Amino acid sequence: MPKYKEVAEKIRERIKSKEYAVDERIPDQHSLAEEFGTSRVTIKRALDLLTTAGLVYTIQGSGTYVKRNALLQAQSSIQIGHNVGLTTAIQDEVELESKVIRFDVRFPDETEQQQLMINKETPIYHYQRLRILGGRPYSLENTVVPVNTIPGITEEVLKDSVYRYIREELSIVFGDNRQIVRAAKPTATDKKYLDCKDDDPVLEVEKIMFLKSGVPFEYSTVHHRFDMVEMSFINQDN
Amino acid sequence: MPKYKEVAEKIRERIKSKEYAVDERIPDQHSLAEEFGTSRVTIKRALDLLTTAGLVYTIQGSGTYVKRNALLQAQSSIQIGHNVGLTTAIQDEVELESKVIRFDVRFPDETEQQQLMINKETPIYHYQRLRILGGRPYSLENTVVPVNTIPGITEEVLKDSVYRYIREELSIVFGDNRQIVRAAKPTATDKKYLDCKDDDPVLEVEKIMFLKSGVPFEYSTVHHRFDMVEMSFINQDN
DNA sequence: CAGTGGTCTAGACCACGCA
DNA sequence: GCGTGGTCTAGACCACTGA
Repeated sequence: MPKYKEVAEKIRERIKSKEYAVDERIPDQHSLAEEFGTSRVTIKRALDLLTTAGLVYTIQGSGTYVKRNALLQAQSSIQIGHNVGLTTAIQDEVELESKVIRFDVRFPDETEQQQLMINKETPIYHYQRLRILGGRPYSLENTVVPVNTIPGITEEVLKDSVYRYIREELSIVFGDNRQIVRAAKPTATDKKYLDCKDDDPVLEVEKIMFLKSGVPFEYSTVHHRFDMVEMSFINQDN
Repeated sequence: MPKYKEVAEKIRERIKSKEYAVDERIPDQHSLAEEFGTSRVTIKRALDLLTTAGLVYTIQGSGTYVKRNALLQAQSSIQIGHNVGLTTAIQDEVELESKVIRFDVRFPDETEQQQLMINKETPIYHYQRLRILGGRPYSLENTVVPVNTIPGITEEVLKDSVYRYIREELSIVFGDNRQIVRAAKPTATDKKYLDCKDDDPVLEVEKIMFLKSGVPFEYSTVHHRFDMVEMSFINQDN
Protein backbone atom coordinates (compact mmCIF):
# COMPACT_ATOMS: atom_id res chain seq x y z
CA MET A 1 0.00 0.00 0.00
CA PRO A 2 1.38 3.42 -0.96
CA LYS A 3 2.52 5.72 1.80
CA TYR A 4 -0.13 8.38 1.23
CA LYS A 5 -2.87 5.83 1.75
CA GLU A 6 -1.22 4.53 4.90
CA VAL A 7 -0.99 8.03 6.31
CA ALA A 8 -4.61 8.74 5.40
CA GLU A 9 -5.64 5.54 7.14
CA LYS A 10 -3.76 6.51 10.30
CA ILE A 11 -5.30 9.97 10.39
CA ARG A 12 -8.72 8.41 9.84
CA GLU A 13 -8.11 6.24 12.90
CA ARG A 14 -7.23 9.31 14.93
CA ILE A 15 -10.45 10.99 13.94
CA LYS A 16 -12.46 7.89 14.67
CA SER A 17 -10.85 7.53 18.09
CA LYS A 18 -11.46 11.23 18.73
CA GLU A 19 -7.77 11.98 19.11
CA TYR A 20 -8.53 14.65 16.51
CA ALA A 21 -11.85 16.04 17.65
CA VAL A 22 -14.77 17.06 15.51
CA ASP A 23 -14.80 20.78 14.65
CA GLU A 24 -11.14 21.10 15.63
CA ARG A 25 -8.05 21.93 13.62
CA ILE A 26 -5.54 19.12 13.09
CA PRO A 27 -1.76 19.69 13.06
CA ASP A 28 -0.38 21.50 10.03
CA GLN A 29 1.07 19.63 7.06
CA HIS A 30 4.66 20.46 7.96
CA SER A 31 4.34 18.91 11.42
CA LEU A 32 2.55 15.86 10.06
CA ALA A 33 5.24 15.39 7.43
CA GLU A 34 7.87 15.46 10.15
CA GLU A 35 5.93 13.09 12.39
CA PHE A 36 5.27 10.51 9.66
CA GLY A 37 8.71 10.92 8.12
CA THR A 38 7.39 11.87 4.70
CA SER A 39 7.48 14.88 2.43
CA ARG A 40 4.73 17.44 2.69
CA VAL A 41 3.40 16.48 -0.74
CA THR A 42 2.62 13.01 0.56
CA ILE A 43 0.74 14.46 3.53
CA LYS A 44 -1.20 16.66 1.14
CA ARG A 45 -2.24 13.64 -0.94
CA ALA A 46 -3.38 11.83 2.20
CA LEU A 47 -5.44 14.84 3.29
CA ASP A 48 -6.95 15.09 -0.20
CA LEU A 49 -8.18 11.52 0.18
CA LEU A 50 -9.75 12.34 3.51
CA THR A 51 -11.33 15.47 2.03
CA THR A 52 -12.95 13.46 -0.74
CA ALA A 53 -14.07 10.93 1.83
CA GLY A 54 -15.83 13.77 3.66
CA LEU A 55 -13.83 13.59 6.88
CA VAL A 56 -11.98 16.90 6.79
CA TYR A 57 -12.00 20.20 4.97
CA THR A 58 -9.29 22.74 4.43
CA ILE A 59 -9.25 26.52 4.49
CA GLN A 60 -6.25 27.92 2.71
CA GLY A 61 -4.24 30.11 5.01
CA SER A 62 -6.00 28.76 8.06
CA GLY A 63 -5.71 25.00 8.42
CA THR A 64 -7.29 21.58 8.09
CA TYR A 65 -10.39 20.84 10.17
CA VAL A 66 -12.40 17.79 11.10
CA LYS A 67 -15.94 18.03 9.75
CA ARG A 68 -18.85 18.09 12.15
CA ASN A 69 -20.37 14.99 10.56
CA ALA A 70 -17.03 13.20 10.10
CA LEU A 71 -17.82 10.34 12.45
CA LEU A 72 -20.67 9.23 10.20
CA GLN A 73 -18.23 8.54 7.40
CA ALA A 74 -15.24 7.44 9.47
CA GLN A 75 -16.51 3.90 9.98
CA SER A 76 -15.11 2.00 7.05
CA SER A 77 -11.80 2.22 5.24
CA ILE A 78 -11.30 4.99 2.77
CA GLN A 79 -13.03 4.35 -0.48
CA ILE A 80 -14.69 7.11 -2.34
CA GLY A 81 -17.09 6.72 -5.19
CA HIS A 82 -18.97 3.84 -3.62
CA ASN A 83 -21.66 6.34 -2.89
CA VAL A 84 -24.79 4.95 -4.40
CA GLY A 85 -26.51 2.07 -2.75
CA LEU A 86 -29.61 0.01 -2.90
CA THR A 87 -31.18 -0.68 0.43
CA THR A 88 -33.66 -3.43 0.96
CA ALA A 89 -35.92 -3.35 3.94
CA ILE A 90 -34.93 -6.80 5.16
CA GLN A 91 -31.23 -7.51 5.54
CA ASP A 92 -30.45 -10.28 7.97
CA GLU A 93 -29.54 -13.72 6.75
CA VAL A 94 -32.40 -13.91 4.31
CA GLU A 95 -32.11 -16.07 1.25
CA LEU A 96 -31.80 -14.31 -2.09
CA GLU A 97 -33.33 -16.17 -5.00
CA SER A 98 -33.54 -15.47 -8.74
CA LYS A 99 -36.24 -16.86 -10.96
CA VAL A 100 -35.58 -16.65 -14.69
CA ILE A 101 -38.75 -15.60 -16.48
CA ARG A 102 -37.32 -15.18 -19.92
CA PHE A 103 -34.02 -15.84 -21.66
CA ASP A 104 -33.48 -15.13 -25.35
CA VAL A 105 -30.98 -14.05 -27.96
CA ARG A 106 -32.03 -11.47 -30.52
CA PHE A 107 -31.04 -8.27 -32.35
CA PRO A 108 -31.30 -4.93 -30.49
CA ASP A 109 -33.96 -2.30 -31.07
CA GLU A 110 -33.09 1.34 -31.64
CA THR A 111 -32.87 2.39 -28.00
CA GLU A 112 -30.74 -0.61 -27.12
CA GLN A 113 -28.38 0.11 -30.02
CA GLN A 114 -27.87 3.64 -28.77
CA GLN A 115 -27.44 2.82 -25.11
CA LEU A 116 -25.05 -0.07 -25.75
CA MET A 117 -23.26 1.71 -28.63
CA ILE A 118 -23.73 -1.22 -30.99
CA ASN A 119 -25.23 -1.62 -34.46
CA LYS A 120 -28.42 -3.42 -35.32
CA GLU A 121 -26.64 -6.65 -36.29
CA THR A 122 -24.89 -7.18 -32.96
CA PRO A 123 -26.69 -9.99 -31.12
CA ILE A 124 -27.73 -9.46 -27.53
CA TYR A 125 -28.85 -11.65 -24.68
CA HIS A 126 -32.22 -10.58 -23.32
CA TYR A 127 -33.36 -11.87 -19.98
CA GLN A 128 -35.94 -11.11 -17.37
CA ARG A 129 -35.47 -12.14 -13.77
CA LEU A 130 -37.58 -11.99 -10.66
CA ARG A 131 -35.58 -11.37 -7.50
CA ILE A 132 -36.92 -12.90 -4.34
CA LEU A 133 -35.77 -12.11 -0.81
CA GLY A 134 -36.81 -14.39 2.00
CA GLY A 135 -39.64 -15.78 -0.08
CA ARG A 136 -40.96 -12.34 -1.01
CA PRO A 137 -40.56 -10.99 -4.54
CA TYR A 138 -39.07 -7.52 -4.51
CA SER A 139 -37.81 -6.63 -7.96
CA LEU A 140 -38.22 -7.50 -11.59
CA GLU A 141 -35.28 -7.02 -13.93
CA ASN A 142 -35.30 -6.57 -17.66
CA THR A 143 -31.77 -6.72 -19.05
CA VAL A 144 -29.94 -6.78 -22.36
CA VAL A 145 -26.24 -7.64 -22.78
CA PRO A 146 -24.18 -7.81 -26.00
CA VAL A 147 -23.09 -11.39 -26.71
CA ASN A 148 -19.70 -10.26 -28.06
CA THR A 149 -18.76 -8.37 -24.92
CA ILE A 150 -20.01 -10.84 -22.33
CA PRO A 151 -20.05 -14.29 -23.94
CA GLY A 152 -21.21 -17.52 -22.38
CA ILE A 153 -24.25 -16.49 -20.33
CA THR A 154 -26.40 -19.49 -19.45
CA GLU A 155 -29.55 -20.06 -17.43
CA GLU A 156 -27.24 -21.42 -14.75
CA VAL A 157 -25.38 -18.08 -14.59
CA LEU A 158 -28.66 -16.17 -14.42
CA LYS A 159 -29.79 -18.19 -11.42
CA ASP A 160 -26.55 -17.38 -9.64
CA SER A 161 -25.08 -13.91 -10.31
CA VAL A 162 -24.23 -12.33 -13.64
CA TYR A 163 -21.83 -9.85 -12.10
CA ARG A 164 -19.95 -12.56 -10.26
CA TYR A 165 -19.66 -14.47 -13.54
CA ILE A 166 -18.30 -11.43 -15.38
CA ARG A 167 -15.85 -10.53 -12.65
CA GLU A 168 -14.63 -13.98 -11.67
CA GLU A 169 -15.07 -16.24 -14.69
CA LEU A 170 -14.28 -13.68 -17.38
CA SER A 171 -12.04 -11.49 -15.15
CA ILE A 172 -13.40 -8.31 -16.66
CA VAL A 173 -13.00 -5.02 -14.76
CA PHE A 174 -16.06 -2.88 -14.17
CA GLY A 175 -16.13 0.89 -14.62
CA ASP A 176 -18.81 3.52 -14.07
CA ASN A 177 -22.53 3.22 -14.38
CA ARG A 178 -25.32 5.71 -15.07
CA GLN A 179 -28.74 5.45 -13.60
CA ILE A 180 -32.07 7.16 -13.89
CA VAL A 181 -34.64 6.72 -11.15
CA ARG A 182 -38.39 7.33 -11.43
CA ALA A 183 -41.63 6.51 -9.72
CA ALA A 184 -44.02 4.62 -12.00
CA LYS A 185 -47.31 2.80 -12.09
CA PRO A 186 -47.06 -0.98 -12.07
CA THR A 187 -47.29 -2.78 -15.40
CA ALA A 188 -49.30 -5.96 -15.92
CA THR A 189 -46.11 -7.98 -15.51
CA ASP A 190 -45.30 -6.18 -12.26
CA LYS A 191 -48.72 -6.97 -10.89
CA LYS A 192 -48.31 -10.62 -11.82
CA TYR A 193 -44.79 -11.24 -10.52
CA LEU A 194 -44.24 -8.57 -7.87
CA ASP A 195 -47.73 -9.06 -6.52
CA CYS A 196 -48.54 -5.36 -6.85
CA LYS A 197 -51.97 -3.98 -6.29
CA ASP A 198 -53.34 -1.47 -8.79
CA ASP A 199 -52.32 1.52 -6.68
CA ASP A 200 -48.96 0.17 -5.53
CA PRO A 201 -46.25 2.28 -7.17
CA VAL A 202 -42.92 0.85 -8.33
CA LEU A 203 -39.46 2.38 -8.18
CA GLU A 204 -38.12 2.22 -11.71
CA VAL A 205 -34.35 2.22 -12.22
CA GLU A 206 -32.88 2.44 -15.69
CA LYS A 207 -29.19 1.62 -15.75
CA ILE A 208 -26.23 1.37 -18.12
CA MET A 209 -23.11 -0.38 -16.89
CA PHE A 210 -19.70 0.32 -18.42
CA LEU A 211 -16.38 -1.49 -18.41
CA LYS A 212 -13.25 0.36 -17.31
CA SER A 213 -12.62 1.04 -20.99
CA GLY A 214 -15.93 2.86 -21.32
CA VAL A 215 -17.58 0.08 -23.29
CA PRO A 216 -21.21 -0.35 -22.21
CA PHE A 217 -21.96 -3.99 -21.43
CA GLU A 218 -25.39 -3.97 -19.81
CA TYR A 219 -28.59 -2.00 -20.22
CA SER A 220 -31.37 -2.73 -17.80
CA THR A 221 -34.65 -1.48 -16.45
CA VAL A 222 -35.62 -2.73 -13.03
CA HIS A 223 -38.92 -2.34 -11.21
CA HIS A 224 -38.71 -2.50 -7.43
CA ARG A 225 -41.55 -2.95 -4.99
CA PHE A 226 -42.01 0.46 -3.40
CA ASP A 227 -42.15 -0.95 0.13
CA MET A 228 -38.96 -2.98 -0.06
CA VAL A 229 -36.37 -0.90 -1.89
CA GLU A 230 -35.00 2.64 -1.63
CA MET A 231 -31.91 4.25 -3.09
CA SER A 232 -29.47 6.40 -1.19
CA PHE A 233 -26.54 8.45 -2.29
CA ILE A 234 -24.08 11.11 -1.29
CA ASN A 235 -23.47 14.07 -3.52
CA GLN A 236 -20.11 15.83 -3.35
CA ASP A 237 -20.86 19.36 -4.41
CA ASN A 238 -17.37 20.74 -4.88
CA MET B 1 -6.08 28.76 -12.83
CA PRO B 2 -3.44 26.21 -11.79
CA LYS B 3 -1.33 24.63 -14.48
CA TYR B 4 -2.63 21.07 -14.00
CA LYS B 5 -6.18 22.25 -14.65
CA GLU B 6 -5.12 24.14 -17.74
CA VAL B 7 -3.37 21.08 -19.11
CA ALA B 8 -6.39 18.90 -18.34
CA GLU B 9 -8.58 21.37 -20.15
CA LYS B 10 -6.37 21.31 -23.22
CA ILE B 11 -6.29 17.53 -23.35
CA ARG B 12 -10.07 17.49 -22.93
CA GLU B 13 -10.32 19.74 -26.00
CA ARG B 14 -8.16 17.34 -27.96
CA ILE B 15 -10.41 14.45 -27.08
CA LYS B 16 -13.50 16.43 -27.92
CA SER B 17 -12.06 17.45 -31.29
CA LYS B 18 -11.01 13.82 -31.91
CA GLU B 19 -7.35 14.71 -32.13
CA TYR B 20 -7.03 11.95 -29.54
CA ALA B 21 -9.40 9.30 -30.80
CA VAL B 22 -11.71 7.14 -28.75
CA ASP B 23 -10.22 3.75 -27.83
CA GLU B 24 -6.72 4.99 -28.67
CA ARG B 25 -3.63 5.53 -26.56
CA ILE B 26 -2.58 9.14 -25.95
CA PRO B 27 1.09 10.24 -25.76
CA ASP B 28 3.00 9.17 -22.67
CA GLN B 29 3.40 11.45 -19.67
CA HIS B 30 7.05 12.21 -20.44
CA SER B 31 6.24 13.51 -23.92
CA LEU B 32 3.28 15.51 -22.65
CA ALA B 33 5.42 17.06 -19.92
CA GLU B 34 7.91 18.13 -22.54
CA GLU B 35 5.25 19.46 -24.89
CA PHE B 36 3.47 21.50 -22.20
CA GLY B 37 6.71 22.56 -20.52
CA THR B 38 5.78 21.16 -17.14
CA SER B 39 7.03 18.45 -14.84
CA ARG B 40 5.64 14.95 -15.18
CA VAL B 41 3.90 15.22 -11.81
CA THR B 42 1.79 18.06 -13.18
CA ILE B 43 0.81 15.97 -16.20
CA LYS B 44 -0.11 13.13 -13.88
CA ARG B 45 -2.40 15.43 -11.88
CA ALA B 46 -4.09 16.59 -15.07
CA LEU B 47 -4.65 13.01 -16.20
CA ASP B 48 -6.05 12.13 -12.77
CA LEU B 49 -8.65 14.85 -13.23
CA LEU B 50 -9.61 13.46 -16.61
CA THR B 51 -9.78 9.96 -15.16
CA THR B 52 -12.20 11.08 -12.48
CA ALA B 53 -14.18 12.92 -15.11
CA GLY B 54 -14.53 9.62 -16.97
CA LEU B 55 -12.64 10.63 -20.12
CA VAL B 56 -9.59 8.40 -19.92
CA TYR B 57 -8.27 5.38 -18.06
CA THR B 58 -4.75 4.23 -17.39
CA ILE B 59 -3.13 0.82 -17.40
CA GLN B 60 0.14 0.83 -15.52
CA GLY B 61 2.96 -0.30 -17.73
CA SER B 62 0.92 0.20 -20.83
CA GLY B 63 -0.42 3.71 -21.24
CA THR B 64 -3.32 6.13 -21.00
CA TYR B 65 -6.35 5.50 -23.21
CA VAL B 66 -9.42 7.45 -24.23
CA LYS B 67 -12.60 5.74 -23.03
CA ARG B 68 -15.11 4.48 -25.54
CA ASN B 69 -17.84 6.66 -24.04
CA ALA B 70 -15.58 9.68 -23.48
CA LEU B 71 -17.42 11.96 -25.87
CA LEU B 72 -20.55 11.76 -23.74
CA GLN B 73 -18.73 13.39 -20.85
CA ALA B 74 -16.42 15.67 -22.82
CA GLN B 75 -19.04 18.33 -23.41
CA SER B 76 -18.67 20.65 -20.47
CA SER B 77 -15.64 21.83 -18.55
CA ILE B 78 -14.13 19.51 -16.01
CA GLN B 79 -16.12 19.36 -12.85
CA ILE B 80 -16.52 16.15 -11.00
CA GLY B 81 -18.94 15.51 -8.21
CA HIS B 82 -21.78 17.34 -9.91
CA ASN B 83 -23.11 13.96 -10.71
CA VAL B 84 -26.61 13.90 -9.35
CA GLY B 85 -29.27 15.83 -11.11
CA LEU B 86 -32.93 16.44 -11.07
CA THR B 87 -34.52 16.45 -14.47
CA THR B 88 -37.88 17.97 -15.09
CA ALA B 89 -39.80 16.97 -18.16
CA ILE B 90 -40.29 20.51 -19.37
CA GLN B 91 -37.22 22.71 -19.64
CA ASP B 92 -37.55 25.56 -22.09
CA GLU B 93 -38.23 29.05 -20.93
CA VAL B 94 -40.96 28.03 -18.54
CA GLU B 95 -41.68 30.10 -15.50
CA LEU B 96 -40.80 28.62 -12.13
CA GLU B 97 -43.07 29.65 -9.29
CA SER B 98 -43.13 28.92 -5.56
CA LYS B 99 -46.24 29.06 -3.44
CA VAL B 100 -45.69 29.09 0.31
CA ILE B 101 -48.23 26.82 1.98
CA ARG B 102 -46.88 26.99 5.47
CA PHE B 103 -44.21 28.94 7.35
CA ASP B 104 -43.60 28.47 11.09
CA VAL B 105 -40.99 28.48 13.78
CA ARG B 106 -41.00 25.65 16.33
CA PHE B 107 -38.86 23.13 18.20
CA PRO B 108 -37.64 19.99 16.37
CA ASP B 109 -39.01 16.50 16.86
CA GLU B 110 -36.73 13.54 17.50
CA THR B 111 -35.96 12.71 13.87
CA GLU B 112 -35.22 16.32 13.05
CA GLN B 113 -32.91 16.61 16.06
CA GLN B 114 -30.94 13.61 14.86
CA GLN B 115 -30.73 14.58 11.21
CA LEU B 116 -29.77 18.17 11.92
CA MET B 117 -27.52 17.26 14.88
CA ILE B 118 -29.25 19.71 17.20
CA ASN B 119 -30.91 19.43 20.61
CA LYS B 120 -34.59 19.76 21.33
CA GLU B 121 -34.32 23.42 22.35
CA THR B 122 -32.83 24.65 19.08
CA PRO B 123 -35.53 26.50 17.14
CA ILE B 124 -36.12 25.63 13.52
CA TYR B 125 -37.93 27.19 10.62
CA HIS B 126 -40.49 24.86 9.14
CA TYR B 127 -41.95 25.58 5.73
CA GLN B 128 -43.88 23.87 3.04
CA ARG B 129 -43.72 25.04 -0.57
CA LEU B 130 -45.45 24.06 -3.75
CA ARG B 131 -43.26 24.34 -6.82
CA ILE B 132 -44.99 25.22 -10.05
CA LEU B 133 -43.47 24.98 -13.52
CA GLY B 134 -45.25 26.65 -16.40
CA GLY B 135 -48.47 26.75 -14.44
CA ARG B 136 -48.30 23.06 -13.52
CA PRO B 137 -47.52 21.98 -9.97
CA TYR B 138 -44.73 19.42 -9.92
CA SER B 139 -43.37 19.11 -6.41
CA LEU B 140 -44.24 19.69 -2.81
CA GLU B 141 -41.45 20.44 -0.36
CA ASN B 142 -41.43 20.00 3.38
CA THR B 143 -38.34 21.56 4.91
CA VAL B 144 -36.82 22.34 8.29
CA VAL B 145 -33.82 24.63 8.85
CA PRO B 146 -32.15 25.59 12.15
CA VAL B 147 -32.67 29.29 12.88
CA ASN B 148 -29.16 29.62 14.38
CA THR B 149 -27.39 28.34 11.29
CA ILE B 150 -29.44 30.11 8.64
CA PRO B 151 -30.97 33.23 10.21
CA GLY B 152 -33.27 35.71 8.58
CA ILE B 153 -35.53 33.55 6.42
CA THR B 154 -38.68 35.41 5.43
CA GLU B 155 -41.69 34.66 3.26
CA GLU B 156 -40.03 36.87 0.66
CA VAL B 157 -36.98 34.58 0.61
CA LEU B 158 -39.18 31.51 0.33
CA LYS B 159 -40.91 32.90 -2.72
CA ASP B 160 -37.55 33.50 -4.37
CA SER B 161 -34.83 30.94 -3.62
CA VAL B 162 -33.54 29.84 -0.24
CA TYR B 163 -30.26 28.55 -1.67
CA ARG B 164 -29.59 31.81 -3.45
CA TYR B 165 -30.26 33.66 -0.17
CA ILE B 166 -27.84 31.41 1.74
CA ARG B 167 -25.14 31.63 -0.88
CA GLU B 168 -25.38 35.28 -1.84
CA GLU B 169 -26.84 37.13 1.14
CA LEU B 170 -25.19 35.09 3.88
CA SER B 171 -22.17 34.04 1.75
CA ILE B 172 -22.17 30.57 3.25
CA VAL B 173 -20.39 27.76 1.40
CA PHE B 174 -22.28 24.54 0.70
CA GLY B 175 -20.81 21.09 1.14
CA ASP B 176 -22.15 17.59 0.53
CA ASN B 177 -25.68 16.33 0.68
CA ARG B 178 -27.22 12.90 1.28
CA GLN B 179 -30.38 11.76 -0.33
CA ILE B 180 -32.72 8.81 -0.14
CA VAL B 181 -35.13 8.20 -2.99
CA ARG B 182 -38.29 6.11 -2.84
CA ALA B 183 -41.53 5.53 -4.69
CA ALA B 184 -44.57 6.25 -2.53
CA LYS B 185 -48.31 6.56 -2.59
CA PRO B 186 -49.64 10.11 -2.63
CA THR B 187 -50.71 11.63 0.67
CA ALA B 188 -53.85 13.67 1.08
CA THR B 189 -51.76 16.83 0.78
CA ASP B 190 -50.16 15.56 -2.42
CA LYS B 191 -53.56 14.90 -3.93
CA LYS B 192 -54.71 18.37 -3.01
CA TYR B 193 -51.71 20.40 -4.17
CA LEU B 194 -50.02 18.22 -6.78
CA ASP B 195 -53.34 17.25 -8.26
CA CYS B 196 -52.57 13.53 -7.94
CA LYS B 197 -55.11 10.85 -8.61
CA ASP B 198 -55.43 7.98 -6.16
CA ASP B 199 -53.18 5.72 -8.20
CA ASP B 200 -50.63 8.34 -9.23
CA PRO B 201 -47.37 7.52 -7.46
CA VAL B 202 -44.96 10.17 -6.18
CA LEU B 203 -41.17 10.20 -6.20
CA GLU B 204 -40.14 10.88 -2.61
CA VAL B 205 -36.74 12.42 -1.95
CA GLU B 206 -35.45 12.78 1.59
CA LYS B 207 -32.44 15.05 1.78
CA ILE B 208 -29.95 16.46 4.26
CA MET B 209 -27.78 19.36 3.13
CA PHE B 210 -24.45 20.09 4.82
CA LEU B 211 -22.18 23.11 4.92
CA LYS B 212 -18.53 22.72 3.96
CA SER B 213 -17.81 22.32 7.66
CA GLY B 214 -20.08 19.29 7.87
CA VAL B 215 -22.80 21.14 9.78
CA PRO B 216 -26.24 20.06 8.54
CA PHE B 217 -28.38 23.06 7.70
CA GLU B 218 -31.45 21.67 5.94
CA TYR B 219 -33.56 18.54 6.24
CA SER B 220 -36.29 18.10 3.70
CA THR B 221 -38.71 15.62 2.24
CA VAL B 222 -39.97 16.40 -1.23
CA HIS B 223 -42.74 14.71 -3.16
CA HIS B 224 -42.47 14.97 -6.94
CA ARG B 225 -45.15 14.21 -9.51
CA PHE B 226 -44.11 10.92 -11.08
CA ASP B 227 -44.65 12.17 -14.62
CA MET B 228 -42.61 15.35 -14.31
CA VAL B 229 -39.45 14.51 -12.38
CA GLU B 230 -36.77 11.85 -12.57
CA MET B 231 -33.33 11.65 -10.96
CA SER B 232 -30.15 10.69 -12.74
CA PHE B 233 -26.67 10.01 -11.49
CA ILE B 234 -23.30 8.62 -12.38
CA ASN B 235 -21.62 6.16 -10.10
CA GLN B 236 -17.82 5.95 -10.10
CA ASP B 237 -17.08 2.41 -9.05
CA ASN B 238 -13.35 2.60 -8.46
C1' DC C 1 14.32 -5.59 -21.30
C1' DA C 2 12.59 -1.27 -22.80
C1' DG C 3 8.66 1.70 -22.16
C1' DT C 4 5.03 3.32 -19.34
C1' DG C 5 2.47 4.78 -15.27
C1' DG C 6 2.58 5.23 -9.83
C1' DT C 7 4.93 7.10 -5.98
C1' DC C 8 8.08 9.88 -3.38
C1' DT C 9 11.38 13.58 -2.03
C1' DA C 10 13.43 18.27 -0.90
C1' DG C 11 12.93 22.55 -1.67
C1' DA C 12 10.71 26.55 -3.66
C1' DC C 13 7.21 30.10 -4.49
C1' DC C 14 2.54 31.77 -4.19
C1' DA C 15 -2.26 32.81 -2.18
C1' DC C 16 -4.85 33.36 1.63
C1' DG C 17 -6.46 34.03 6.74
C1' DC C 18 -5.77 36.29 10.69
C1' DA C 19 -3.98 39.06 14.22
C1' DG D 1 3.86 39.69 8.65
C1' DC D 2 3.64 35.10 10.05
C1' DG D 3 1.67 30.68 9.52
C1' DT D 4 -1.12 27.95 6.81
C1' DG D 5 -2.51 25.31 2.63
C1' DG D 6 -1.96 25.02 -2.85
C1' DT D 7 1.10 24.32 -6.58
C1' DC D 8 5.22 23.16 -9.05
C1' DT D 9 9.84 21.24 -10.25
C1' DA D 10 13.73 17.88 -11.22
C1' DG D 11 15.08 13.78 -10.42
C1' DA D 12 14.67 9.21 -8.52
C1' DC D 13 12.96 4.49 -7.78
C1' DC D 14 9.50 0.98 -8.30
C1' DA D 15 5.76 -1.98 -10.57
C1' DC D 16 3.74 -3.39 -14.39
C1' DT D 17 2.96 -4.47 -19.58
C1' DG D 18 4.22 -6.37 -23.60
C1' DA D 19 7.32 -7.65 -27.21
